[in-house]
Amino acid sequence: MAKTVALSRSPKQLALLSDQFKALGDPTRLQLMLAVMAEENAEACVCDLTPETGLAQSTVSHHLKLLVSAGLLDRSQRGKWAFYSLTTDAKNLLK
Amino acid sequence: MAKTVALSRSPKQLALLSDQFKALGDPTRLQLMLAVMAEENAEACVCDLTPETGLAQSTVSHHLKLLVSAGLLDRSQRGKWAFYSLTTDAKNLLK
DNA sequence: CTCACATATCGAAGAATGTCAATGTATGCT
DNA sequence: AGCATACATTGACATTCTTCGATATGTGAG
Repeated sequence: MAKTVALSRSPKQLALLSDQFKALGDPTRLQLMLAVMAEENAEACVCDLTPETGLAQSTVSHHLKLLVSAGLLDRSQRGKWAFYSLTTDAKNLLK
Repeated sequence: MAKTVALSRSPKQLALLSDQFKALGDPTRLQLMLAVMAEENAEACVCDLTPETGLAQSTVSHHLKLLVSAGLLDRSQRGKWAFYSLTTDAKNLLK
């Protein structure tokens, strides 16, 4: 059930959905999501993602943080590296 | 086939997809989309949509134009009224 | 033709966003 | 301890976006 994500709209869910769309609405961030999706283990670190975008590392970090707070990426630190992976919300929106 | 809208990414399709997400990323526009979706005949005119948002008519008109150019709404004029309805792209993204 | 109504366009003001360089923080190696 | 690496945070700047009021365009009625 609940095929329509959009029609079951509590005020808060609507705001969350809107934020998720907004997060995906920037070309750089969409590119980041696709890059993560394309990784072998479905996760990527900043050092892999930064060259792919051609932007400054701080910019990439900023976008990743935004994607996490939108509920589209999970972050897990292992050693010096931070690995980002798609949430189930993200998988639903991008399939 | 072609389950993943996102992974089949020509440079232009990526930009289009990004634009569509951006269009849905504004709370007002998402509200407009849902309002159209909720209409009896799956279409609505500006006069119906404007009160729903509480915003100025010119603002609603502006957002609707943006949604059309993002490929999310179709516009058809009948008499004095302009009716907006969801495109197939929109139905896919909001299901 | 004139008038009223529905919608679109324009111009402006304020807010939000994307980007960078510089700096801060944490982790692991030697 | 000291240093290099990986990432995050801050502050600043330019650009884009949302919104409005005012005005323009188009359509049908009388």
